[in-house]
Amino acid sequence: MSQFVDLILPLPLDNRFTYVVTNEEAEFIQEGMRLAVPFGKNRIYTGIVAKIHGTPPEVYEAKPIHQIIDDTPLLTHNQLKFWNWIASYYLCTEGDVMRAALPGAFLLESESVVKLSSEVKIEDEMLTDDEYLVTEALQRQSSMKIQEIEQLLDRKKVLPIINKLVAKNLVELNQEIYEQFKPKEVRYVSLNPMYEAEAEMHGLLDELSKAPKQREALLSYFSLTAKSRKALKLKELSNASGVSANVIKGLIQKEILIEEYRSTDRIQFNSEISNHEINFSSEQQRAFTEITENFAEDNVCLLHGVTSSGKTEIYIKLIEAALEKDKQSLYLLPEIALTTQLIKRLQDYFGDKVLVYHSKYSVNERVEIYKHVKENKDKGKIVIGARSCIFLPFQDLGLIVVDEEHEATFKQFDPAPRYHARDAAVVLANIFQANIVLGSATPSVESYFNAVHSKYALVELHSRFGNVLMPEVEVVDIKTAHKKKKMTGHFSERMIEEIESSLKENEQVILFQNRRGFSPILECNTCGHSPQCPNCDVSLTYHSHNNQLRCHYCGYHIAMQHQCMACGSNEITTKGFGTEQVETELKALFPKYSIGRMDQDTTRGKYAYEKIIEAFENHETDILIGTQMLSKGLDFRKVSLVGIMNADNLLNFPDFRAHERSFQLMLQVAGRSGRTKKRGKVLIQSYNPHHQIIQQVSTSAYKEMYEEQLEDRYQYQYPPFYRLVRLTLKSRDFSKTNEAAEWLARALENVFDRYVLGPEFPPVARIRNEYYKNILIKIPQKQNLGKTKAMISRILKSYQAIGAFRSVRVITNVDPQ
DNA sequence: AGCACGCCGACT
DNA sequence: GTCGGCGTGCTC
Repeated sequence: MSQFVDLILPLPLDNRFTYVVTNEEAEFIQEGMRLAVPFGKNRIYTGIVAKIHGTPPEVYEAKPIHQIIDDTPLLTHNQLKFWNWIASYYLCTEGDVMRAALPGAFLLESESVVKLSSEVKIEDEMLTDDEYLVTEALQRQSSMKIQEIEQLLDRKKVLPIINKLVAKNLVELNQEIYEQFKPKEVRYVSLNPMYEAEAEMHGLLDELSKAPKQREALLSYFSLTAKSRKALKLKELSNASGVSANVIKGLIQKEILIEEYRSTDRIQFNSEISNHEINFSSEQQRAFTEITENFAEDNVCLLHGVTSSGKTEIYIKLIEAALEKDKQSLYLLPEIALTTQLIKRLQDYFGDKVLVYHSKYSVNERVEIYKHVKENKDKGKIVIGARSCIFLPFQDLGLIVVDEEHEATFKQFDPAPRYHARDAAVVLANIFQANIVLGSATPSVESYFNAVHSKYALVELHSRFGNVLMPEVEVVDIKTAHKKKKMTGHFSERMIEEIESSLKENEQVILFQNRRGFSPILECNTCGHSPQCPNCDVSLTYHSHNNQLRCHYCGYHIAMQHQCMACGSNEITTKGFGTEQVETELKALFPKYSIGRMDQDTTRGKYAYEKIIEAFENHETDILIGTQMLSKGLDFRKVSLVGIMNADNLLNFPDFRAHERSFQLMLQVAGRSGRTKKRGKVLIQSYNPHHQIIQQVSTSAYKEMYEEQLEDRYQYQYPPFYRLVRLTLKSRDFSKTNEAAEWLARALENVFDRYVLGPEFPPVARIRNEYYKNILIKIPQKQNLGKTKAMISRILKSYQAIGAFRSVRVITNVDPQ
């Protein structure tokens, strides 16, 4: 009797795939292990064992596996459960989840490799030119990848040629699998034990009198190892002695020193703990107690605390409590790059128990963190990172903190799985029976709704830490200011006054300008034409630093034009303004002060963020101009003024969440002002100073905003009253996209009737020469979610069965942002 | 997704 | 003729 395994493969395919294993293999294999299996004609993939059973498949012959990769399961049972939930809730395949969840290095894939056959001699005259080139190249480099041969021959389809060579028995075609993870090795040196005795040592030094450098190195070695008597890192020795690695190599060759390689941990911090005692204010203490009480009843907690009310201290204490029970903690953040201050704080408090995990780390670093968490090591008891952290192999998770819970970046947009890390974290906590707290100064309408309706517990912090006052908010009407000619460029008179007075007091200023969509575009004054991207339905935007016109979607760029491309007129102006413009104008207004800018263009390098932030922290810059990046987690002491250059472009976004977002963003930005004793000031420039959202920002009226937005959501049938599923169709063929979208919408309407909206073109209907169309499905609360999704899947399946629409891809987005 | 297979237009 | 484009079907 053979056994069978059902595998999840990292592909967007609905099914699991069944393979046969021998009884011995079956005994060894466990759920959650990786197997390498042949798939398709000649390809090998990594699959995850989801099930082991004895039922042979009915309609096909199962293939045997290629090899077992793991000794112990890579995935826990809880992870597989979690994957399954994500796949079914977000309407994607388990394979999609697998790709997102595992660090790339865990997914071995095969590559075809071509080698010369060992026995046969090559008779040139039998070969075509291409065949000759391949065999000749193989005599030089023994093996080649398919891609290399494509390059060599400068052809796209190379396989027929190789197949002919294989048929002639001249070459072999093999599949090679690469294990991508390599432990990092460090060279150590130690003294040959032969010389350890005192007398030998002196003899040795005498011997080396003719090689002063080597002698020097050896003396350094003795002094460095005098205490520890351990092997020394080669690098350490060379640094300390000031001698080059070559000199040490000489000592190794003389067998005076012995070298060895040791694999080390890539992730190393100093484990210094500078345990700054946390002293709660009475309000923090109350909130902490409330949370703990709610945790005891297994409630999800929403912590609503105004900016700088001291939420972080509460999180730290909660983590500490989890740590005391020896449980793992997960601290989720919207964007890791912006939170060096927070990470440093946690590391100061918990030392090397804290590990940071995010996509900017190399595959190897990620594998190491994955292993630490899986083995429930002390190092990594606390993991801090962005959304993908929810996929780490926790063993005994006790606490999840979702900081800045309202942030849209928690939702994965592309590729599938399009999950919301906050919502998925709630499910994850449930799987582990762990506690979870969602925190924000401006909770999302959805979460607050859940709290108000007792699905979550609500805990509030009303005052800022140290009783710092909320900043004073002033709204400047730039419409009137324009009429009265009281504007200098984009700066109102009031804004200039306030900046001036802050700078005079030797305080700092932050200016906020929303980015995308309002980057400057070129426009012809004569005919109104503005240069468009040839591949996308957008205008090109102007970037002054390289004097280019650029497309934000596909990266297409051309040199700046000085004549209209349509009518040839020389009268061209730039419309709209971005951070760059603000900077230019500001430099003209305040030439004596130093100005920093933080946006996509200036934060490209690896440490670019840190440099800009550090310069501002050290007061090397007086004014910092930036985009949304500025709204998060940064704590600057000497900022007394925050200016929002134009509130309207936030508010006018065509999205049902635009108002909520504007409120959150403006309040977060405002929170950067006056974090110490002195009361800060916020200046908002707007064409609509009486807009309700701006009014609500100026009085920090969160609840009022919530009530009003909720009313709108009810009126227009949006979350939290209705759930949304958005289907996006795309293809290179415009009319096919339309036809397919029509068909799909009709099929959905048959079942969901008036709850299907569209198909509609999105604001940008063509990107990279692909046409887009959206269909929105609204799901009322009373309608069964599982059944609805099953029905959507069924309709999508019948859609995919239609040959004519096969070239139109459908992207499914559950709970779109 | 990746890959083969088959059909079709465009070139050496 | 053959190369490369693309539509179609299939993968345990």
